[in-house]
Amino acid sequence: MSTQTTGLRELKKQQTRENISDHATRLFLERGFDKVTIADVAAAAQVSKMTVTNYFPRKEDLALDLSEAFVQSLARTVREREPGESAPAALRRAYLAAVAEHSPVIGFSGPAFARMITDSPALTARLREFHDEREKALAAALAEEAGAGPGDILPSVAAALLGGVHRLLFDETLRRTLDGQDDAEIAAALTDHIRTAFDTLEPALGGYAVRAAGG
Amino acid sequence: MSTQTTGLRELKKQQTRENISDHATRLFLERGFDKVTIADVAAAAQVSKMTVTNYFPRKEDLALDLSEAFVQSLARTVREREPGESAPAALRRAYLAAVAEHSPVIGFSGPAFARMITDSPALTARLREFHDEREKALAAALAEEAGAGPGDILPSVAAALLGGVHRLLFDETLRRTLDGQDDAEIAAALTDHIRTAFDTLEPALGGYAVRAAGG
DNA sequence: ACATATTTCTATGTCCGACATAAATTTATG
DNA sequence: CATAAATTTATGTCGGACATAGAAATATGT
Repeated sequence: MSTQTTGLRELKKQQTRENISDHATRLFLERGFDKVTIADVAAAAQVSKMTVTNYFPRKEDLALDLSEAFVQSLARTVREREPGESAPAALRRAYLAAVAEHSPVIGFSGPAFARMITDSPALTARLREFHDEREKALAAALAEEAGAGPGDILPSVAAALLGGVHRLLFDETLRRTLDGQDDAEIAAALTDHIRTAFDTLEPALGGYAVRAAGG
Repeated sequence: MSTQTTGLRELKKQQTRENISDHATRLFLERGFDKVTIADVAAAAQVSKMTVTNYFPRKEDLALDLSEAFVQSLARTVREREPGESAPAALRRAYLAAVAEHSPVIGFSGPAFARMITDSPALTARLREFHDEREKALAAALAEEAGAGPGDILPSVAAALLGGVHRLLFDETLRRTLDGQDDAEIAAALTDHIRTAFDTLEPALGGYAVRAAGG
């Protein structure tokens, strides 16, 4: 009953999960997502098909492992920002930082990965779903901070605008990656786009959700 | 070779297509999208399964028939607006008009239809895809009007903001429909939300894409 | 009107992801 | 060490997407 056990079981589960994920990622990048079956992954990882399915209920989740960080990224940035900073300002800052370090969470993933996604309708659809969840999480963060009532739509509007911009920036990163541009080149272009986008948004949301000094 | 033939064949194709679509829609509303198989639709329409597949390559297309109008709606509004009107102003006007007439294109579809969509992951995913295509079509319309070069991101940014708002309004319509609110009630709430959303956008895009008087 | 060509529909079968179930194996606990 | 719990495996079903060949209906030219 006590949870202080070493968790040999937990350890093996993690290993199994990572083993499956690693083989899957390798196969997907080699042959493309839709050309690899779950059976192929199971054979490569030397487990049964059902084990793959148990760990990754959807095949798409085998390829998109960063989903949790991705979905929470915007909401977390807003929640953890410094007093006196507005939500849009925090998101701009965080995005610029992510660009500087070529973070995969905003789409820096290399041509093979980018091609894997765009070549697969299933993965593209799953990515859209993540965009949606990310926007909803952001809306929730904004609403909770504003102490908004159920009828208050403004946090959702702000999240829709900011979410729209982030969707666009992600797509742009993927597009340029597929174009063969290198990370530095993409980063430079993105920096420009961020300015365009957030400067456009500034008059609309610049004063929105400024964190009070009292915290 | 000539295309002037009456098209008895064309006529029958249209009839077959509509026959299949009608039976499918009825079954979906009765039992839910995921509880009806293509075989069920084929049996009800008294055609073979392959015929259903031939007319509707994806099962989702059997349920979402307004896709073409939906995808083109924003781009069309922008292209057909009067001289002197900005793109956001035209979209606000068009949306208010659609609300007034309870247009299904913006989500007025009745509880059964709304439930059919939200209960089905496949349909929800397809709807997201349509949102994306709609935004891309809008971006194209804005870019072509601005005579934008390939590196110009501003039309895409504007489309992302406007697309984000439209996504939100659609979801809100669906949500309220599922909540059991009647069309008049939803229309009233939406009218408010439109004001909030577009007034928020106004300082950002109010002067954007004002159609020149010269046409 | 009839033969021919073209298009459309049907019949059949394969593949694969998702899912359900039960058995077997491994790990934890007293 | 025995028992309980969790994990993995084996097996089978279902449905959507797709490929292919053949049948049926329609159009076209003489």
